[in-house]
Amino acid sequence: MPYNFTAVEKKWQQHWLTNKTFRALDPDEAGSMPKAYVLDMFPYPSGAGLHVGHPVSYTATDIVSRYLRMKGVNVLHPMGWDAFGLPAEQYAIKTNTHPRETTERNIANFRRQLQMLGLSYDWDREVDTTDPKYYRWTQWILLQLFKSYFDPIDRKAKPIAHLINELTNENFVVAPDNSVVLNPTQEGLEQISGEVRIERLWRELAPEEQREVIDASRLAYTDEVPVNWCPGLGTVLANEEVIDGKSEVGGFPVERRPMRQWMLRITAYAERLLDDLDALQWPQSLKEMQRNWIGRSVGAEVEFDVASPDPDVIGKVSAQDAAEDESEDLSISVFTTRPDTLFGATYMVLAPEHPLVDRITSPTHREAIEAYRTMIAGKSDRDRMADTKEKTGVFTGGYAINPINNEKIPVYIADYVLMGYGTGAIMAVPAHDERDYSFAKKFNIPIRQVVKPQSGEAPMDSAFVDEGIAINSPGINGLPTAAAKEKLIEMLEEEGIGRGSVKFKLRDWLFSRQRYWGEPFPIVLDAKGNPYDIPESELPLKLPEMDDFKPTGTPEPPLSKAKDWVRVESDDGVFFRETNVMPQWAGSCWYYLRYIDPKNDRRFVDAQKERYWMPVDLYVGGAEHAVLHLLYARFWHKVLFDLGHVSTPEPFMRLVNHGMILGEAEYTVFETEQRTAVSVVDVESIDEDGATVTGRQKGTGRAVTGRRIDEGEVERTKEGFVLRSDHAIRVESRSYKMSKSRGNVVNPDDIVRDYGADTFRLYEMYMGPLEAQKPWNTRDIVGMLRFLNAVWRNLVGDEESENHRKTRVVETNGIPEALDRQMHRTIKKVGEDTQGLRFNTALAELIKLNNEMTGLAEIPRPLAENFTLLLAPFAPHIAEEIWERLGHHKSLARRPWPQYDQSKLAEATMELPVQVNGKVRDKISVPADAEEAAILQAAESAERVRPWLEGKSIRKRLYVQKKLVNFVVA
RNA sequence: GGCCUCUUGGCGGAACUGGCAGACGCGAUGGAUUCAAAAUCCAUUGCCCGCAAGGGCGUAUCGGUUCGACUCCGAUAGAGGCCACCA
Repeated sequence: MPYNFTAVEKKWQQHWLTNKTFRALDPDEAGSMPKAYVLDMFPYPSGAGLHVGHPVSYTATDIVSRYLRMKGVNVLHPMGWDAFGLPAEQYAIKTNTHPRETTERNIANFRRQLQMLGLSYDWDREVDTTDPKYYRWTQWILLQLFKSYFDPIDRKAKPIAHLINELTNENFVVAPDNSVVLNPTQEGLEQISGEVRIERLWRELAPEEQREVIDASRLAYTDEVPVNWCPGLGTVLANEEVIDGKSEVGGFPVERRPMRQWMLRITAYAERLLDDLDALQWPQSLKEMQRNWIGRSVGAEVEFDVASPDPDVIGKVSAQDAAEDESEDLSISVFTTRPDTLFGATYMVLAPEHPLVDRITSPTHREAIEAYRTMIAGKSDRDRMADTKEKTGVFTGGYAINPINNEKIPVYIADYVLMGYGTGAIMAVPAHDERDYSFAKKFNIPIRQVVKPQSGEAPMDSAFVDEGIAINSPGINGLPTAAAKEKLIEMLEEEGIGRGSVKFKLRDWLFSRQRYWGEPFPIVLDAKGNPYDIPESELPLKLPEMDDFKPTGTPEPPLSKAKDWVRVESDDGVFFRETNVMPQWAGSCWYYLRYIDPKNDRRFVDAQKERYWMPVDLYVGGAEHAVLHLLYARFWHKVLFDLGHVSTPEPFMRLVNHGMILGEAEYTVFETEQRTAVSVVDVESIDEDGATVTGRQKGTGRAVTGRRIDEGEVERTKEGFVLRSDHAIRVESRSYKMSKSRGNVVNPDDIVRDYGADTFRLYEMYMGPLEAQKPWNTRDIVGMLRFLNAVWRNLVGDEESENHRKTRVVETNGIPEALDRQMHRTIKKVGEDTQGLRFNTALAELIKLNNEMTGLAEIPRPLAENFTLLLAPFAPHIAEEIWERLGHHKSLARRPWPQYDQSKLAEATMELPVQVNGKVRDKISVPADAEEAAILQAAESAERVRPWLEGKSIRKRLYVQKKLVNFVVA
């Protein structure tokens, strides 16, 4: 009978589920088996269901998992749901259903779709981030962050108790900004005489001050920060969720306003997150993206004194400020990556939000400064970005002293300087920075060149930003940029006016959302808003049951409406629950750990099991998570590592990004001048005014539309419209992302119904390299269906058709030599390509071997069995069915992978191309073990080679081992 | 604007470290089978010249290195991705 994929696939999916065929063994069951943790990025179960892009990576990891099981490896291959998040909540609000309901429905649909693809997950390990049994541990990890600080000496997270200890012992002191630093006297550093010691000792602090210091040190802390408030979504968003001043979800405008928010101190880990990238087997491009995101810049901090303020300025500032003015001279710290250009600094710019702006501004300029600051504050990020070309800013009326040459330079404020990076202030060197240049031009500020190019002249109408030779800079003149930087930093440090410094672009992670559908914080606040952790025994802290979970429309989160839930009375008094929830990223930061031990209710993961399975050996997913998920997860993992909860410093050893599947190509016809990419179109019609041509591309038969070619180029014949044959046209094709609006979305359900899951899997793997972006083309799928049908006919037979072969598998071990060689080559290639994730070429080899079998009268059993086993990871349903019909009673899932015989790969004779001056002229057949001299002899006398050598002298005879022969003649 | 990646037949793609360009699939053309169709099987299929034998040209464009370049180097053009006033 012909191959019935629907019945066969259903049968084996059922079989795998009931027999738990793909159960991963716990370490104590596994014995000496090697382990492999093969992980997919778990999906957000959207209402739209699976997209044809999902199965690309899922099939890839499934093939690897199935292959490894057959190699005798204990494989952990799990799946779960990243189910908290905005879309479910938005949908819930729109339809007035609880997000739990829609989430459950969506998960059921996703599970059905994944099972219909025959993916070999261990379904007993399924996780769901919205399940209280799961988010209990998400909350537990947040508590660990809350109860830890980043130790500046050991550069790792430690419990807060340890910090209090260090402070009590006066190993640490408290800096003015409440940060904790090494006690300089403990280090044996002598205090510079006359300098005022500004650090404070722990015992000098009042209890309230002490708690402020502690709270400011936590890895999870609250802060009043300017946030991206999105009125459309009624929530605050992370910088990463704002694109061009609009929300990533929904595209609503986003504005900035200060709010109390939860932050995670990812910046403490910037250096380690950067350094540890090197050892990971990740795509270079992705590592580069993370490096750019972390954004390490090496340079110097330089102190600029404020030029003696006008007396009337002091009159205006508050009494407290005036008191401080007496004790210390005002100075502004700037960060620069080009300290070598310090002599070229002709003005200074502060961010509009810089705290010193008030102190510097002269009374005559105050009004203009205030107006500018108000204007900037009201601007959304989007507006701020819109006009990056035109620089704006205002003079403060104040001046600063360039410490290197005691020059008095004007101080401006401008929005091109950002408060969030460096020190929020810059020295401006218009000769060597594009932004400073355009600002200086606009405000008529002098431009002084202090670096000249290695050769040639610096441009007159733009900044010279490249490296060169220092000039006009006493002390570093003549030095190339790199050396000049070093020398100048030395000079700064000697004079005590600056120091070498490293800054990062990475900001702390804004971790709270004003939504309902997320993990509640396991935190209560006292009347003053001070945070306290709740006991771990009270976890999970469940979301309150609410009928009205709509945003309040104000920054007050929806949970604030659950009054009974919010109020907590205890022996210590009345507390209020934190009403923010965690962002969607929270659950995905550690899910890979939960798969290891998903049912454990005493720990987030058992320590022994964690040591056995971690790290993840292969992680496959889309590049859209290159910086967000992958950076956040690495951060959490490192914290857990520091605190001794996990055994590896990095979670994901090998990571691969699968390419996106684009929609089917769309075609347009153009007249062409060049005869490149020419193809012919049979025109079916042109519209009345002749502007649009529609037709079919010759060869592909695909519908094309295009601009009208030329007047008179299109003729009408009996058959219809045609293009004159001498006319060259160009058919341009373009593929776009699949999207509802374009109407080019392909639903996996349809494909599986029409072609079967095996064919679908094969097609997606055969389209091209896993990492490449590839256009979908439904027309091509049939090739894989034909392949599977041919395999079925070869190994099972088709009794229904006279013309078709009966089963021809015969009981013999004798395989004809050529076929045997092809089989061993296929075993080798399929194994190697599968390990290298080159599924397209592995399949090509299988197809080739099947084509060889198609010409045979009978197929020896060893060949039939090996072929079935090789096919199994790719097309598991049909392979299991054939395996059974070959007389086996157990699933082939753990059947040993075939081995190839090295000695059977090579032929006795080999064919060598013979080139003359690099052009192939003939081929010779020689014994595989022939001597070089004999080969050259044979090549030289080859029939089609001789004419090219006649009358010429052979200058060189080249023989490349088993590759080719080349004669160089004059 | 910066950083990164890519560009091979009518289409998807192959060629792992420089060594026979176009494996394999789709499409197309011709044939077999069939009353006919579907399905299947066989053959051809980069372009140009030639009846043929054969020859020439070909991996976006131009140039270089090499006995030999899709592969390495330089420039140009085009496409895609990420970041985007980060001092």
